[in-house]
Amino acid sequence: MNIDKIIYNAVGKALKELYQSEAGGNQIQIQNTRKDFEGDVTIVVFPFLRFSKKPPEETAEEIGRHLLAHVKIIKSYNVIKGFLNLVIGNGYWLNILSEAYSTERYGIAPQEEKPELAMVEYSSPNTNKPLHLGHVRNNLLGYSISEILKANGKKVVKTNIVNDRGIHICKSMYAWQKWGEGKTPENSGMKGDHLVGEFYVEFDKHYKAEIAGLTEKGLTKEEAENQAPSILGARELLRKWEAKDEETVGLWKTMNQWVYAGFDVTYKKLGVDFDKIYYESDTYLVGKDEVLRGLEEKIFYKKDDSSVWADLTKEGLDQKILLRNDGTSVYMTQDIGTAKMRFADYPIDKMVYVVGNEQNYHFQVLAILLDKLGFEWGKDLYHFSYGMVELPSGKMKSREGTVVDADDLVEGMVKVARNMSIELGKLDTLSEEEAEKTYRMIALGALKYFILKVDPKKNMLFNPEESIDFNGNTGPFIQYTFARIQSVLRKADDSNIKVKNTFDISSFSDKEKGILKRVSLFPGIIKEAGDNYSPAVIANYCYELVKEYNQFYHDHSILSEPDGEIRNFRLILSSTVGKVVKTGMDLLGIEMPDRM
RNA sequence: GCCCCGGUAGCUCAGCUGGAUAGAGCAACUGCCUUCUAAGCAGUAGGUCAUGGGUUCGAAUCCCGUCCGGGGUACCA
Repeated sequence: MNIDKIIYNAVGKALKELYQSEAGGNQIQIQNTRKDFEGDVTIVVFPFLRFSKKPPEETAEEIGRHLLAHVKIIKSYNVIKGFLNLVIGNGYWLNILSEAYSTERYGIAPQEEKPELAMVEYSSPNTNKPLHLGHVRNNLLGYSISEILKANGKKVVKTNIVNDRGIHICKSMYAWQKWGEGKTPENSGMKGDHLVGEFYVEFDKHYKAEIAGLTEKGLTKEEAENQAPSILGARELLRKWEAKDEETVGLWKTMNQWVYAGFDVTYKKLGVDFDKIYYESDTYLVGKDEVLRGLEEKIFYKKDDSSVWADLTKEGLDQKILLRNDGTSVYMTQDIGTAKMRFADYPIDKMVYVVGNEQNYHFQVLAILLDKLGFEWGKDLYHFSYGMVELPSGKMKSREGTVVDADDLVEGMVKVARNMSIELGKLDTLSEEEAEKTYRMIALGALKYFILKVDPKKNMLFNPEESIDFNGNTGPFIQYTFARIQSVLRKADDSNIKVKNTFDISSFSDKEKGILKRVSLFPGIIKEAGDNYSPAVIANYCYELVKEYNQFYHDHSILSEPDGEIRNFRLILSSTVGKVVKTGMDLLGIEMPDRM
């Protein structure tokens, strides 16, 4: 049983017997003892004063005496002001250690008997340009949250909704037809998503020039924007597409395939994947049908210009458009359709949308609309809302060319990792292929950790110039410590040091105990991360554990200790820490190299 | 205007279901490579937790006001 729970129950019993009072809920506060005081677990006694009607010190003293007499694992206690510090006996910690040591993936809950099915939507790209830094944060969070939910016993379906239709892709198509000169990924050697993205930029360039020309001729800005030949061409393509014109649909398919091939490479690089992919070209008509049904059932209403609306004033919100006056869908319509299809495909208990916080309002509305339409899961959808990634120059803007491309970013990181490793001469003994694999692990470790350690809901700043640190609270530091642990275990193995599963030492240091305490709390951390949908909880926890481990073992030789028991104890502790850290990093999608 | 989120060291971030002296890393400075690996370790310096009030034995943490920053706000996705 968890130490907090044992103490909690014991304190409750003590209060009952000493003061005949029922304390419950959060009146009993258990916390880890601060490093500077003696003890492992601390009870805050201030809340009990109203029961004891005695000064804090005296109350703490009485409870301490009672606990010492009744709870076996408590070795001693001390009182400082209103804080009762308990010292837990070594036996308890040794149990924790051997339990953790013998567990395969430490801290991972087995899947529940009847697991809840959670569907996690993330990534959700447009098909007119490559993935950028913002998508990277989205992808890493989505993947990690899925893994954390699994670790908490849920069944998870990872899904991606691809926004493959609309004016944006038509712009790229128009530019390709007009100025593409038959370029393809094959004959240009370019990644498909980058190629299509280039035509999107090309379109914008011409479009802007045309607007400038037209305004010079005396048109207003708005007139110019609506009369420029480029935009008319793109709109024409959209109309043709909706009318299922063969040639247009053919080009649309071809260019989207290029993009998908490019995305696949990026996803693979990032180590993320999906169980089921939805396309908006399939779902938007379903959404339209649902809205029309809602209209028939008088849930929605039609305005004079024949656009369809939902009135949410009763919910304290505004009115929301669902179909334009020409009958075409808006974003919301598509999301309704997508939701309907998903719930038809899977028995979903919990739907999680990993989407930026700029869309908080959208999801608030979506939940209400789905509820109104009679989907019972509607109001339970969870919008996992994360903050934006900002650059030193401010927000990323694709038009201003301040976007950090995902592929460039990863390759840049690999280059830094390679240069640094070669400079340090770290991986000289490895084959080129193995070394290259390790550079990639380190680069991705740095990038992923850098992004995931930040509280997801907060905006974060990313400075591509300074790139990312490999020192301090970083992925590589954790990977490095893991690699050292592997090294210790290899050496122990080579020198035939036998690691026994049973051991007994009379005492160990506060530092060792501190490491054990952290290890013992790890399953709770995974749970907390799941409840809060926050990989950052795990990241920062693992850093603290690794730092503590590193500080302690740096100055101690494990392999040349004269005393076999101590040696084995430390080996087992090392191995356990390695296991815990590896588990934590798995949940973040970070690979752990054996050497670096 | 209205709604939501944020403000902690020079910089990037932890800590926030109220608890003891607010923590890391980077940057600066000082030491440490014959032990598993210096991508490291030990140390110095750096704080009015935006600000004013309130709640209480106790507030970075909860409540209210103010200031600053970001986002959203009826036919972009």
